[in-house]
Amino acid sequence: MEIITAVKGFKDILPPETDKWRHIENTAYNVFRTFGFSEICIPLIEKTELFRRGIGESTDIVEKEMYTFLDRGEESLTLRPEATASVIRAYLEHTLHAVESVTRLFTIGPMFRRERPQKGRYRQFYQIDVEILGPDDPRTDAELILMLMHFLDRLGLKNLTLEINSLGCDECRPTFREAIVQFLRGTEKELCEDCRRRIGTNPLRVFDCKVEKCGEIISQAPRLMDFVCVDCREHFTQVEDRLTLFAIPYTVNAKMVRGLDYYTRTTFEVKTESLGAQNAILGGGRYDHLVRDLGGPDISGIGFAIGMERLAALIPDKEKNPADSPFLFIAAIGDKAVDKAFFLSNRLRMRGIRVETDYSGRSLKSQMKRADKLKSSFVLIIGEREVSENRALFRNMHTSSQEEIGLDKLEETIMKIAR
RNA sequence: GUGGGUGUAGCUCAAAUGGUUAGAGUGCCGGGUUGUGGCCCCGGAGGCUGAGGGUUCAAGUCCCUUCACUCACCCCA
Repeated sequence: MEIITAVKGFKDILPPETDKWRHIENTAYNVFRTFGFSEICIPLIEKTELFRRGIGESTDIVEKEMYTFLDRGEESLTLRPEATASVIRAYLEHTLHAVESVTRLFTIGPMFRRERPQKGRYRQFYQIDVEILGPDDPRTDAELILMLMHFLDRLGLKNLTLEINSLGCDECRPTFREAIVQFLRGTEKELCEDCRRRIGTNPLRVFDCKVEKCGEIISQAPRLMDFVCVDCREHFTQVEDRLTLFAIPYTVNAKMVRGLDYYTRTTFEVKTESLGAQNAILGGGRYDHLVRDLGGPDISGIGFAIGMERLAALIPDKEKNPADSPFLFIAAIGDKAVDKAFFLSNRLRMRGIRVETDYSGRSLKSQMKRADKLKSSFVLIIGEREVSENRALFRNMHTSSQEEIGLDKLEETIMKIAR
């Protein structure tokens, strides 16, 4: 019979990879908590309408990448393609904005988008999502980015580049959008097919085009920064100043456009050279009116999402941590000895000692081989003779010396050594 | 959704122009020591060569179809 395989674009994460993920999550918890964030857990499924309104009707995500289905043929539900909309939904549903003026939340979990899988891109992928709701002070933007860079630093990541930009606000962005559309219409004939399409759908995307010719044309285009209003410019400068204060290296990427409709003013990405085409390991930005657009008060927010798979790919596989190896391996020969091993190993485990043993009754030699492979520090050898005389051989695997010890005092002896 | 690449042992890979029983390393299991690991030596298990069809005296190898994986485009974390 054929085995059933995982669905395309869905992956298993196996040990020891899971250890690395655990390490990333632990680091995130510690750093975020220090910065005053609390964890929130949100459902994997939401009403489709939430994402249509939150992410934007004309985005690729909503147009063609969502896992949407009718629940019992009645209500349209969707597997979340991102977390921000859900976090804000929960924020509003539980009126967290009335509890305190600043709400700092993070959540870690899988997202779902039905795209063609490739390196660093899967249909189920994990994100670390962080949001600050309430303040729109530029210090908040800077603080969030600061924390983020600190987090990446704590993970030991090198050769990352932080790019920031301002997308302007409701005041200045439409003017710019109009100017860019007008400019593109004038050069339409020379643009690539994709870019001609983008004029109608997402003109800012043209900045990202990889076609050389388009790049040339675009370099002549009006620049967003020239259209940004005084307030937005001031906000951006303030953010820059704070980053400089903490000596955070960054580059201003005026061509950076984010894929979701809700971003305003500050946006940012962190990129790497070592992941192929999917070079962004995280992206985020401010969203001044998303809360309002989802039916809440006009509260500003800012957040980012880190791609776990992409992040994990940058962290070297960990050397087998000696602390993960058993402290003791119990080698037992003969049924009575195996029973003794069963009892002792589980007793010691309950006292916090990491113990491995073998119930198979294999030769001492093969059990020793296994103990060696597991890098166990000590081996307790119990054979027929030892059982009848109520003793055992306690072998130090590093020094290859061994001594006899009585089984009665074994637990205490081990505990003493393990301490 | 559109292109390109790759499918042989658990893993990494071999098998010249089609030609006998598809090999190696590694891993796994066992032995070399009456009950003692690493190094070394020996042995064993493990493959419908992704699947289906075709050409041929003969197909892992050539052709077609299909599936999977993968990289890239699009887009994004």
